[in-house]
Amino acid sequence: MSVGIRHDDLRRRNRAMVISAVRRAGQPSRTEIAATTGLSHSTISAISADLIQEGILTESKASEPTALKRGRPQIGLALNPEAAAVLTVVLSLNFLSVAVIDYAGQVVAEEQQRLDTLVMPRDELIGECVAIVRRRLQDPDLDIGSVARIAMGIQGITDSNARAMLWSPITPLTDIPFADILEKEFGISATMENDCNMMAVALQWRDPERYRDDFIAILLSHGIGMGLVLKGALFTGTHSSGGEFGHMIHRPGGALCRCGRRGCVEAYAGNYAIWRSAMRMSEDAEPVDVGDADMRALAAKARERDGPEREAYRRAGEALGFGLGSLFALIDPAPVAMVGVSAAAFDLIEPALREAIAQTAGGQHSESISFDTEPNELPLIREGCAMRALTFVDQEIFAPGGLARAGKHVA
Amino acid sequence: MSVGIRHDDLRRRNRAMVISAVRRAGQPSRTEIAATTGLSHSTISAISADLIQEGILTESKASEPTALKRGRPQIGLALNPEAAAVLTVVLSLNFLSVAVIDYAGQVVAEEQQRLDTLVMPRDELIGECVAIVRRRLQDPDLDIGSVARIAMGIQGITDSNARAMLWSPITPLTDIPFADILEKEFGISATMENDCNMMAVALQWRDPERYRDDFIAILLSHGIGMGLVLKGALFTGTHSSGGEFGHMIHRPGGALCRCGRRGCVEAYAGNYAIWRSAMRMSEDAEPVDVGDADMRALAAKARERDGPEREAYRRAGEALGFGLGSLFALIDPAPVAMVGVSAAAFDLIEPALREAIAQTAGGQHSESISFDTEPNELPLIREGCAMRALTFVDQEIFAPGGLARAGKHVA
DNA sequence: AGGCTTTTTTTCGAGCCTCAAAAAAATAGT
DNA sequence: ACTATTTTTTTGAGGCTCGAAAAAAAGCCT
Repeated sequence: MSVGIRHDDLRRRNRAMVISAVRRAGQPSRTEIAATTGLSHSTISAISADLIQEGILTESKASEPTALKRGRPQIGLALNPEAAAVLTVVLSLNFLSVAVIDYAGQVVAEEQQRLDTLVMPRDELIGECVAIVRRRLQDPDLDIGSVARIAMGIQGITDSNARAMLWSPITPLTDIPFADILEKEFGISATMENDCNMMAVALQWRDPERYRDDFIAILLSHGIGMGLVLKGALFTGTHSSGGEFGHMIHRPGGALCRCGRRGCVEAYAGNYAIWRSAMRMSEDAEPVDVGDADMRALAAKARERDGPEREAYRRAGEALGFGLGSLFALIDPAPVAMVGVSAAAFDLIEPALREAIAQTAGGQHSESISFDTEPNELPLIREGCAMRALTFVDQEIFAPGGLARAGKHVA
Repeated sequence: MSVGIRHDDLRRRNRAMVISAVRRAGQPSRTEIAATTGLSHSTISAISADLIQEGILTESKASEPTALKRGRPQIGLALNPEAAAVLTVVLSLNFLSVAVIDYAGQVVAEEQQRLDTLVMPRDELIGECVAIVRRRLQDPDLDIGSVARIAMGIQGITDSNARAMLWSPITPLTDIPFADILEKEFGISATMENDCNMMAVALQWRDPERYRDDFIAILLSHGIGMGLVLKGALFTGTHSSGGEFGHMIHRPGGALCRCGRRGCVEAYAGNYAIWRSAMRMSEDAEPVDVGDADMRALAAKARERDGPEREAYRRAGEALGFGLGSLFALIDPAPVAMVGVSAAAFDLIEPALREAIAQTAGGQHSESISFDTEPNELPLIREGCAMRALTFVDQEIFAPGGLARAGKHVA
């Protein structure tokens, strides 16, 4: 059960708080930090002195634009880029991408690679992932010791502890404990995250005005995925990454889904479903993977004339609308970000989607629900992984709990 | 954003922790509390000395059954029943019920009343609620000053701050700020809670073994409601009480629901829906309220022979199953408690329900999902309200934050 | 230029809180 | 009656945060 607060936890938490305030605000002064955290100036001063002395933060007088103000000028505090580094690995359909990111969040190196995820045997898939990470870590420009965390993101279902991929549409393989594999291989703590959850994390950092406490990120691609932030925190299932919006039931016993079941939202709104419908194929037809270029061509044709293509997007909108309606019955309406190649065709989807939502419990405020679109999911996923890894370093390594507070008194 | 931890918060939180440990465990000794909270013996000793001196806890040597143990016998700590009292108000269809509960959780007085909620005008409904509370508060046996909190529970949608009823099936009225009304009338802080959420809270206290971190309470009655506990905490919507399982969409454009929309789960599984189907009425027929006795008779007939009655329950099970399937896609499967008059007919519902779930994403572990039934919802709702109010007193009144720590040094 | 004002940051003493260890209390066994 | 065992209380030390005051670092004004 929940445990009492130990006296030494106090400092730990407040350290984490200060780091987090700096990461969020860019270059806040001590006074700003005191204001946002509610702690006293003296506490902030003491903690930031520690953090600077430990090389985690740096003072940067860069706040020049405030030259017009009277009084002692504020000293901006910034994250020391060299304090640590993290590594992100994003595995998606036929594509593997790795990046090294410094503690301040800047990409310092990256590498990408095509590979046939759908047909690769287990050992080979794991081998390629390990190999690309190894290449990046052996880069002579990189101090390998500074890499404090690896965050891997994958399209598919992961477990709720962010250790393993349980199931993924990009490979027939299941239950690959990537986090354990990478940890064992490189001795660096690692996580395995769901791609859509990382998209949501990235949106929260990119545009905290709009995406703060409650919002939904939906991936419209080969499959339909969702990342959900409720009350400021990422929502996950009890055992898995959860939030499998694409596999909510739209029509019981309906169209065949890639997951093998029938009537899922994805079976109407996934790329393959739109394609299948546009080509007047049976709803029972085996799902096929459609390239992004083909999807863009399909959308163009749908815009051009009323026909089966337009009808396919209409049906997709309907499925998404009723799905969102059911979701909104549970969590109340929230802003939605549509991400992925079919988000670029959202103009074709939106009318039917709104019409469907209006028929559901969430529909009371149908007009007020706002949709954003972002056609490119990969940068978002990587950014989310990076922030995930960095905030872990902030909290678990630079504000460690209980023991391991060595080397603190001497410079 | 989240705020730093002040030094004085520490004591406050640990006080709350100790009280909570006592409420949960019954009569724990100081040593037991130290073990469960992770705090040191001396801290527990100091805090419990305070609490005893303030009259919140009492020492009770009642732990006789441990007579066989060596060493200094443990002194059990218990909640002082006279430390405070709370009042619960449960408003359901045509029924109003009030109870006074002492700080230890025992009911000390109660009163119930029939009333025609469906046709009462606004003033009258509010008036009756205020009047019954006033009668209880004026009871000469009750020290009115000790009543620290009123928790009201209602069937319907409440706002997420637990202040107002937004919409309810038991009355055509909407947006009644019951919490504010009661607070203003009696000067006692009050909340307005959703009935199913309170059922879930009650289950958590009644059977913490089974209902702890993740479970679902579903009310099968006139309407279909849900209380959801995820990761140990009650799940609510972003603006409303949320969790409107009954208004997830089962069949787009399907049967007419009491909420005015079509195809909701409730439009197939609510009492009126089962009745409508069993009577071979149209799916567009206006929902009617069916008495509990009629429903029990219907269930008996359905058990007796295969006919439209049995088919009606089958359809209800199907709707519930697909609804749960969609829910499980989002949160992963969890144990379910079925509550309410139709829970007594769960034997008729279960086969179709399981069959439906097996066709959904949650169905992978279809067999392992366990269902409990509890035909009587009212005691659960009251118990939930009581615990809600008591834990509020524990945390906000007996472990107050920041200021208001007067009258502490003198007995 | 020099003094004054304003704002930020640091320093210092006081007050709490928790912890660990020792002491005290209460009981069972010998 | 005495010892062993276990629980509870007491005590002293160390740490943390806070508020107030001092120090620092500018700009403003005469």
